[in-house]
Amino acid sequence: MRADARDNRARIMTAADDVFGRSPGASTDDVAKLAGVGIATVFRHFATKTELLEAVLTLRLERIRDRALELAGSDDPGTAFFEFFTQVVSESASKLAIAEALTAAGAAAGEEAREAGRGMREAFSGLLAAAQKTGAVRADAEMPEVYALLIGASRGATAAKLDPETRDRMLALIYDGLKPPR
Amino acid sequence: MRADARDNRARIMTAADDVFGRSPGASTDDVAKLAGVGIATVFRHFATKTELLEAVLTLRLERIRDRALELAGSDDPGTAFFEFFTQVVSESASKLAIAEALTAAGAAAGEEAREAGRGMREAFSGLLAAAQKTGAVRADAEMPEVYALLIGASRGATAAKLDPETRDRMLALIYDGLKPPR
DNA sequence: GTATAAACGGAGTGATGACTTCGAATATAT
DNA sequence: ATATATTCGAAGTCATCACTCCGTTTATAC
Repeated sequence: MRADARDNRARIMTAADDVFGRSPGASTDDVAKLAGVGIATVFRHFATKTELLEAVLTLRLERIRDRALELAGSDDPGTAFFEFFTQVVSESASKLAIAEALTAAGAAAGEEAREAGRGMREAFSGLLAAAQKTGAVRADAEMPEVYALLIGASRGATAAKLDPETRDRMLALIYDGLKPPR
Repeated sequence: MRADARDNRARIMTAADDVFGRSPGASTDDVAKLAGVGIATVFRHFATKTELLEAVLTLRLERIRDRALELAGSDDPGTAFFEFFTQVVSESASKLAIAEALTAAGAAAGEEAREAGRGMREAFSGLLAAAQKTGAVRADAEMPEVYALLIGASRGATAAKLDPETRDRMLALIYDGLKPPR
């Protein structure tokens, strides 16, 4: 691959991340304009709009997974778990917009993005298990409902455009429910 | 207004509620077909697609508010509060699809729908206050974050397509956080 | 420096969907 | 029963957007 091509590919992904993160309904033209390339260049690198969206979403998911893996090394698993939870919720807005764009623009996520999602959930599951082992999180909470809480808090914060204080108060309520009964 | 016109208007609203509740991206044609009328009839009753969506959303919100007002008469405010919360979350899927369609199809909700939303929140706020007075819900939880939880749980349940058991387990966690600290 | 293969941009193309037009149909008042 | 005002539906119009074509430009191998 020629150097300029690789360069453009990277610029397109960055632009797409930005544009779709802001408004899921954005057109491919918008992405091309922000990236400073022609629209044909976008389609040369990503055969369909869906493919582009998937690439962007996959990257996001991998970044989150990496963050979880990083925190998994912590010697305070309780704090690590809650910190990760909080971080994912705070950064959810743009991520969700992209996922939404994907579902809107035809069918569910493809294999690549699904695999990335699996990896992310696995890493999160590890954080949860560790936090439960130290007693920071109640032992009878299982992954499906805890994950549902993570998704719910993220979507809720995004949808309601919560200011940070309200968001933190909401998270505090959730965390109280996640802690072991006293 | 002629009888057949009023009839058609009602059929169109029912059809729209159904169609948009299922898939936010649906076209006006789809609504017309399900309603069994021509597309022009739809546009005669609702000048724009947005207007139609608003009418449907408003109706939904009013129904929810009525449910809350009904429960406000209960002599067990704690149960009433949690029952309402659970019910809203269970029925969220289609409601959210409509709200989503509205934001997708241009701009935020209009005055009518906003007013309906206000009424709904007010009724919910009443349920919360009553439940707090009897000690069923912790007193230091305030409306904004509790409402955020309601939205979040709804969106989370919808987005993750939770099966009923997982949804109930998630709600149980949330309710534990909402109950007074023991 | 030049040849050439690869990448580029912008002007199409076709499909979709919101909205309009207008002649046909139908409810109600007389 | 008939007049007429109102409502109806099907076939348009127009804009938007994903995607393609092709002549031009540019990076790199020699």
